[in-house]
Amino acid sequence: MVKVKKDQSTEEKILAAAKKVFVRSGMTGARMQDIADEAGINKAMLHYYFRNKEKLFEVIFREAAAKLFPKLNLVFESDLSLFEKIERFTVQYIDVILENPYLPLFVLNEIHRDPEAFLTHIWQRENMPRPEKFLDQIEREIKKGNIKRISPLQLLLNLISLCIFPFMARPMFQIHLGVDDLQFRNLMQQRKTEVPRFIIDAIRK
Amino acid sequence: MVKVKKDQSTEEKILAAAKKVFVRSGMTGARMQDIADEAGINKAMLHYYFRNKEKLFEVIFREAAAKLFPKLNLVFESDLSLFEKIERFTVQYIDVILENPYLPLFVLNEIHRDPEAFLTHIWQRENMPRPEKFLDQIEREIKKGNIKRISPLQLLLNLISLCIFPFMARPMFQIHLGVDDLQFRNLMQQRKTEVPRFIIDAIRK
DNA sequence: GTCTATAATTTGATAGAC
DNA sequence: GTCTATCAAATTATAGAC
Repeated sequence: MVKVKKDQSTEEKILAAAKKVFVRSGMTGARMQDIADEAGINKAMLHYYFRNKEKLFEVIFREAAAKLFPKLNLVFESDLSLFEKIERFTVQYIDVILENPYLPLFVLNEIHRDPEAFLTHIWQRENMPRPEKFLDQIEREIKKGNIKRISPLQLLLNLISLCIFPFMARPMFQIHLGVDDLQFRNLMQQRKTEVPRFIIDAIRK
Repeated sequence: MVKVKKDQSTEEKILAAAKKVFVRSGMTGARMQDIADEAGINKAMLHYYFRNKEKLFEVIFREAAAKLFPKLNLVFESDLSLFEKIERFTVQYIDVILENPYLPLFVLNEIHRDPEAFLTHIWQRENMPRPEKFLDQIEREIKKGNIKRISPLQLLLNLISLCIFPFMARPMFQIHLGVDDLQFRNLMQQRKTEVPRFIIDAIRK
């Protein structure tokens, strides 16, 4: 399947094709030939522009990992109230993933496959989640008696789980519950308000 | 790395080794040589017992997918109260996954990589989750006024997300929060009571 | 059933013409 | 920069002795 936008440079065509193929098939499952076909160019060009498969993969993976986290720190480290942070986090995260629904599974899978590579030359300090301020804020709200006692870490886990997991399990839902693409999107849109409500109901006194 | 239990038959040794290697590296990343090494036998034996890589993979994947779902229907279709079902589901699910922490990522990833194979010759009717009764029960409890209004499907999504996702994101938590293996296990043990409490607090009127 | 040796195939990578 | 043709390495699969 070849879809080429004529105004794209060759390098851009390669990157777009590589992203598509790597995200679908993973580093080990992706074939250089598939990427070349998808980009509508020759296989040799991939090596001309990116030297080898690993280098090309690193570019794609770094970009993917960066996209999965970046805006979150803006929310985590802002001066919003706890409830407002929960709401904004949910909306922003679900919106990001709606545009890249297969990114979470791809990224988590590649981290699992090769955690060393992730640590040594993929991960950037700036992108690392820094949830400390958020965790402290939860602790303070508990001490002030504004919300129920709960382990801040568990609450953070809950928040992230509720936002991301449905996207990773998408194929299963579509199979078992007969949910089509449009219905799935609607479900996720609905979650942007459902999840914060659910969490706040759970912790409010 | 070769660990061999002497009382295992060759076939059992192969299956145990294949499970380990496939779950770690995925279908495309796993090498027949790795599996042979892990089993402490010769590569040719793999083909003698299972003909080819694909057949061997299917056996492993089928078993893995079955393990990820089976007991759930016992809970879903039982006559317990809604709150009891939520509690039992959580405990049983987390216990199963604690013994096979990498199964969810493996299974969801392989389904995503090749959904056709999953549908055509992996999936068994008996293992399919049948959440209808559970969804109906939620609907009834809402109508009776026992719990808050919530989309039954969203509630089911929440329940499953809260149980499974932390295992899939495990490498990230370990990296970012400096959580070691023991601490992670303790967190998940804690979740067996935290998650039902969280959910029930969220939906109770 | 189990092994060694080897064939067959796939696939990443390069050489060299244009 | 781009292509065709080809190589080299990795990996699945089989043949055949024991």
